[in-house]
Amino acid sequence: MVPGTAREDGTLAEQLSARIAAGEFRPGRRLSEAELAERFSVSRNTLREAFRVLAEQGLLEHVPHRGVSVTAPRVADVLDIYRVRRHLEAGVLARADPRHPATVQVRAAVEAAEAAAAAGDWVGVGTANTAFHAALVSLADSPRLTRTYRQLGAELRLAFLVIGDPQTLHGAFVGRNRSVLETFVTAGGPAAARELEDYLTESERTVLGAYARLGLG
Amino acid sequence: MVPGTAREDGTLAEQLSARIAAGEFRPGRRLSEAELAERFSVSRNTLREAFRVLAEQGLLEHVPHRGVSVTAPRVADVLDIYRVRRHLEAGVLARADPRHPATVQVRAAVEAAEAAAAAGDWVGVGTANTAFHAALVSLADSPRLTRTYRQLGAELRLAFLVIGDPQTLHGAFVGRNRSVLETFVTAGGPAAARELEDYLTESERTVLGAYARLGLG
DNA sequence: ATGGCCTGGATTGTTGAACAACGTGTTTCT
DNA sequence: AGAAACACGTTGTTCAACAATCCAGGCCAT
Repeated sequence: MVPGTAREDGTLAEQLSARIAAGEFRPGRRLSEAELAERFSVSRNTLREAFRVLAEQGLLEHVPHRGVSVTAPRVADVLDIYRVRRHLEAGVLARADPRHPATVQVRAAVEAAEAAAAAGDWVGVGTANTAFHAALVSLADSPRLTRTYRQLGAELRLAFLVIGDPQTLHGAFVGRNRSVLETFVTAGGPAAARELEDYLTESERTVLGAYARLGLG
Repeated sequence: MVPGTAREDGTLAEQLSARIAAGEFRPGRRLSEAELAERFSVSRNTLREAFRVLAEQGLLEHVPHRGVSVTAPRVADVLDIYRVRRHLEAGVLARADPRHPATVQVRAAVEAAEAAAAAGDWVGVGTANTAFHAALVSLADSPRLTRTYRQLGAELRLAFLVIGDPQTLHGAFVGRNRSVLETFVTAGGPAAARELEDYLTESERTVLGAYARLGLG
């Protein structure tokens, strides 16, 4: 074990990913190999391996001979992300059984979002929101769907970071999380799926509106 | 194509990926860094970057300090792959419009499969089959769904390579490709989607049967 | 000024060698 | 036989160097 690097655990790619999600590196920011290698106390080669991983996950954009930068989703990306979200989440939910074990995780995410909202922690609400949707997808018991959705959520989080203002982005959806959950357990998957599609369409509108307001249309 | 040191284009990761798909490196085979770096005339560091990319795509399995090997899908993976396939393909097809431009590519893939089958080129049938399903997904006009599906197809191809015997695997489905296409253009997406689900379930049975016969249950 | 061309500096791409860290198979000892 | 110690090979990581490429700024001609 090399001294000095024991402060944080997880792979280098995970550390980078966490810092990006935390907003330490904003979307669009270019990441210099030399600078980051210095900052993380790793060699350029090791850092480049982590870059390849995150680029493949869509968190970083890699342009040959021009370096990597944090992905800044465009409007077209937002549209595509929500298209896939509707497809995946609604499809999974429609076929899901409310008695599935993962339902407890859905409920936990709903309650975490409510608690964070009550405390005014809007970033926490965003995190819990992401967990809510991820939990919905996990109802399908498919490692690959879960994994795909996690990446999608990470990309969407980048769009949120482009916008800022987590209260407007997430605040309005805490109640809808709860509502979808209750519909699911009382009225079943298909009804919940229909409600979720409206939910997602409204969320999409919120994001697109903010993009337009920022002049990114 | 002449094997050997033929100058190929594309990134190193793409070259590796092509060779894996071609069966040059069989599933389960361990890939030594030193050996492959030598074979591709690149340095270990460069090769390792390509490894990270392909591992992230699911083509290679990376175990820390133990190296990478070509992914050999297990039964659980086959089940998951087909679950996602049904989810994605059927969902896309059900919502698709037969007049969509990508329909011509679906038709082209159907005809390519028929031509290859007539010529007894079963590997070619497999390739055309993969193209058929990829074309179906492209009806959704979603870059992310298309990309996800391409990776899924690559993983499935690994399962086919585990089995061998492309004739049994692909031969029976040439006619069903045609049938799904005709149903789609004459009866619409939902009807075609139902037919496709049966198709995929039968395909899954074929693969699982072969796995069982190989003692990989 | 404007546009194109050139050049210098900075960054990425790649290499080779070296060593540390770890896993594995073998040997040795009890 | 079983466990512990060892030796070996591989991966993980670093470093320094160089090649390839991009970019900004200056220069020149129009």
